[in-house]
Amino acid sequence: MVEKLGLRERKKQRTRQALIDAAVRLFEDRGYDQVTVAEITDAAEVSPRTFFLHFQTKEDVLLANTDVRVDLALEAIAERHAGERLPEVLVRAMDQMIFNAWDHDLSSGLAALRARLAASEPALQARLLQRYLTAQAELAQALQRAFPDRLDTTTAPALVGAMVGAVSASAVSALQRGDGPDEVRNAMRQAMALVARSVA
Amino acid sequence: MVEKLGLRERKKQRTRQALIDAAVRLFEDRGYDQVTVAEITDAAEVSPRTFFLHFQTKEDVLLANTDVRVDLALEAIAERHAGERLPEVLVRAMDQMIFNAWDHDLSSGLAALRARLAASEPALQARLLQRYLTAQAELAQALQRAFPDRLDTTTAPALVGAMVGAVSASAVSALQRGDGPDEVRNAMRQAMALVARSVA
DNA sequence: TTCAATTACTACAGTCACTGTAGTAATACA
DNA sequence: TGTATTACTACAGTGACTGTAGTAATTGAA
Repeated sequence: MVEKLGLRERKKQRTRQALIDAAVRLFEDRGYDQVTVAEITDAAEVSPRTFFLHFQTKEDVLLANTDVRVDLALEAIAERHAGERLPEVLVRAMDQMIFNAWDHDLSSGLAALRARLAASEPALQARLLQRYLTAQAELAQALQRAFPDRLDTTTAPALVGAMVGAVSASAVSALQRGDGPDEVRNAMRQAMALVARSVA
Repeated sequence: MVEKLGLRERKKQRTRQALIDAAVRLFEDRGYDQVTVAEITDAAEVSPRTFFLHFQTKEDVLLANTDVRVDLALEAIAERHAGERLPEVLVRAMDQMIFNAWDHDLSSGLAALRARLAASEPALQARLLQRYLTAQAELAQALQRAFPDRLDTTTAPALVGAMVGAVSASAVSALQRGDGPDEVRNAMRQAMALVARSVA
C-alpha cells in the first residue's frame, strides 16, 4: 500500500490534487456550470491544457477516485467468505462499494458534493450513470467467476444491473423528496434486500 | 389520435423531421462524431440555430420519440387488466416500452441506429442512460398509484430501477459479445423474468 | 379583407469545452 | 555527465451551444 513514488510522479499527483481541490472549492462556492475549466486551472496555478492531461472531461474531476470504490467491490467478491452464498456476497460487495468508500471520502467532502451536483447538473448525472454501467460489467464478470455453477453470461449482468439499478433509483427518489443521509441510506439498503431476495 | 394541426405547426414538424432524417442519414454514412450539427442543418436546409430550437443537444436528435415509449408503458400500467398482479403488470409495461415500440420504429431504422451508436459513442450512451432514469421516476409513480397497498415510496422506485437496470445490463452485455437481435431479445426477457420473480 | 399578435426561423457574435502540436525544463536513468 | 523521458506550457483551432435582434409567414379577430 505504501508505494515508493519517484519525484516526478509525486509532482504529478500534487498538481492533480491541486486541480481537484480547486474544482471542489469553486464548485461549492458558485455551482458547477458557473465555473469554467480556465478558472479551475487559474486557481490551481497550472495551464488550462494541463487539466485535460489529468481528466478527460470537466465532469471527471468530480469522479476522481471512483475506481477505488469499484476495486473494493471486486475485492469483496474475490474474498468470498467460507460458506457465503450468492446473495450475501452480492450485498457485501455493494455495501463495500457504497458505504465503506462513502465514509472514507465523506471527510474530503467530495462524495457529498458529487451527490448534490449530480442531482442538479444533467451533464454530471449522465457521466455518473455511465460510470456505473462500466462498473457493472466488471462486477458481473467477477461475480460469475465466483459462482460459475450458479450464474451464466446472461444472469450475471442482469443480477448486477438489477442491484445497481434498484439502489440508484431508490437513492435518487429519496434525495428528491429531501430525505436526510440516514433515510437515503436506509432506502438503499432496502433496495439491496429486495433484489437479494430474488436470488435467495 | 388524428390531431388537427395548423399550417404553422405542420411546417414545424416538417423541419423537425427533416433534421432527424438528415441526421440519421449522415450518421449512418459517416458515424456520429464525424458529422457536425452544421452539416445536418445544411442537409436539412435550415439554419444552424434552428437545430437547437428543436433539440437541446446534438444527441437528442437520436432520442426523438422516446417519450412515446414511456407513454406506452404508463398506459400499460394504467390499463391494468382484471385480476392482474404486480409482476404481470410490470412485465407487460416493460414489454410495451421495449418491444412494441421497437417493432414500431425499427422500420425507420432510428432505434437500430441508436442502439448501434450508443454502444460506441459515450456521449450518446450517457444521455440515453439519463433518459432512462427520468423515465424510471414516472414509471415508479404510476406503478405505486396502481398498487398503493403493495408498494410504498421506497419499494416502487427500487423495483422499477431493478427492472430497468437488469434489462439494460443484459442488453449491453449481449450486444457486447456480438449477439444478434433475437439473442438480445431473449436476454432482456430473461432479465425481466428474474426481477419479476423477486416480487412474486 | 385588414390589421395586429404570435412565432418559426435566420443572421451574427460570442462563450467554453476540448484537441493537436511543438517547444521547454525538470526528472530519470545509464 | 550525457541522453531519454515526460509533465507541463503556449498557441491556434474546432465545434457544440447560447443570446439577441430582426424578418416573414401564420393566426385570429375586427
